[in-house]
Amino acid sequence: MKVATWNVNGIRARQDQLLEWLENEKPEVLCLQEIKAAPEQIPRSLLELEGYWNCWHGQKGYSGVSLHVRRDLAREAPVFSHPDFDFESRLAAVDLGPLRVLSCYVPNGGKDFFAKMRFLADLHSYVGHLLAEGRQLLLCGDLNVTRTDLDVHPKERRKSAIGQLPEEREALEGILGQGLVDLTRMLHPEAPEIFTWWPPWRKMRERNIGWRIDYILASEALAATARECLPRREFGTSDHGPLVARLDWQVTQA
DNA sequence: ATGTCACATCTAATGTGA
Repeated sequence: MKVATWNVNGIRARQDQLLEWLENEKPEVLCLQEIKAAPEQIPRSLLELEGYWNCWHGQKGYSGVSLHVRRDLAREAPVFSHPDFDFESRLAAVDLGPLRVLSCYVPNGGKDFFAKMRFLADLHSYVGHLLAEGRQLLLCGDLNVTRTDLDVHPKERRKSAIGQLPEEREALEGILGQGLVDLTRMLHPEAPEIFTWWPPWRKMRERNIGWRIDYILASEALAATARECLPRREFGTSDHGPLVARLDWQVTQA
């Protein structure tokens, strides 16, 4: 199973890139963040993306996520549910047998850091309940937090920067500690050059001076099947690169 | 302090968010 997540920074500006990318990558599961569009603004070619069950969960101009699952993984359109803490369209979920997949966009926190911490706390409980039920889980998306300094290029390290603060790092570690595995870090424990976001001005991406804030987190049984999880730095003009994982996991049809 | 984008709005130039 191939799983992909990408913060597109505006789906309408990324329409051609997304279609081109899907043509080559062909993921079974696709999660998008920052679509910045309400469902009625989604381009026709994407609204019912061919071969996928599609969930567009967004609003005008800001935030928003989507989740797409290849049709052969489920017999009918999955049911999407949005828990209470899903404010500003930041979470989409789908069940594939025992597996729940989440497309998640954690608040940046620059505007309202308390809202970010509250979202992380709510996500913590939500993940805890799912794992306690014995579900397998894939939490994909822009979590807007670097785990350690290794996830920030030395030139970008700043103690007081949002995304690098100890309290948000502790919150993310708390979520992981309940039984989720950061696939990129599991497969590349010491790698410094696996950033998923770069400051939007010139050459930072080319020079790979960035941060790792996009993740694919998997429950332990699922993570044990992971073979690859790396960003696609070369692709697209969003400030984030796509992140793609391959797992030896067969979805049992619901 | 700065830079770059996508998208919004009193459709033209400016504000917001990241």
